[in-house]
Amino acid sequence: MDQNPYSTALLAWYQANARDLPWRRPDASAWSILVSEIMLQQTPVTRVLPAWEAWMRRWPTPADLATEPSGEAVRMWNRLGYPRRALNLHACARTIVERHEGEVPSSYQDLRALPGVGAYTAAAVASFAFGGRHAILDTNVRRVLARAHTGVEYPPKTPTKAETELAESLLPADATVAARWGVAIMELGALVCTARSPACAECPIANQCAWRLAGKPAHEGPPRRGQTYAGTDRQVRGRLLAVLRDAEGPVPKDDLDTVWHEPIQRERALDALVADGLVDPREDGTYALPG
DNA sequence: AAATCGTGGAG
DNA sequence: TCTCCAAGATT
Repeated sequence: MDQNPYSTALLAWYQANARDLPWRRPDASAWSILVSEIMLQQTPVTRVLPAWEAWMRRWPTPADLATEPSGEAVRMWNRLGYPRRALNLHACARTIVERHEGEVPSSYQDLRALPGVGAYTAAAVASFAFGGRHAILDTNVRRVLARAHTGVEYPPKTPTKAETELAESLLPADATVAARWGVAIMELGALVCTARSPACAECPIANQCAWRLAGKPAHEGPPRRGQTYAGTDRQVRGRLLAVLRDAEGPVPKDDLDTVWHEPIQRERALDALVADGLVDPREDGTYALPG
């Protein structure tokens, strides 16, 4: 039997309301699921969809990507954001070819060892692609658990041990059911129990939600710091990389200098990109995406 | 363990 | 306009 009281209602809700996302289809490969999970890190589904389609069309298997220079992955990544994820995916492909015979590993430990694959992504791939029994703890699930079980509007800034233990305690005993339960509660957070305006009227577990039963008390404590973006190194890095992405080949430094007026910050951002392996400084003083 | 790392859409 | 935030990971 299930360890939690709303499993049946949640699974029924999912069956009726789940989005038809391509990486959820029965014929989706483990590689395509891994690609989707990396792309979805901090990035909305609507923006991932076209990028995922294009990526999978070009590199249907890890081996297809592994033969490319990493810069091609960065270029293909386009404006998805956090371009180091493109590098991670490229490194994943090569590792999978070299150490796993070209097949995405199925165990949590092997997945967790891949670059850019943390606790959430390893659990997600192990569960969604291979039917493993793992607690899924992404931002959606954390929000649902915070409300339904803890009775607060938002979870802590960073995942805690308590959250992991709660998620694991709720996991259905059967692996197949657990895997379905994981996507279901995630989908609930994405579609109903949203951050801004939760649709409690449509929620299948509203009658058991501690936060709603408590009268939906507002978030306590300091407002969670808004990440001002304008003027940061991140913005400069973004502009620099955009020039290299949109260029056919190597770019003269003068072209990079036009993207930001402040030379100190500009150089710092460029150096950081080089250190991260996202930009290749060439002998002749030009810059390019890495080979 | 707090800071860093992009981008764009919604309210 | 401006703030928030979107399937996190890494150092």
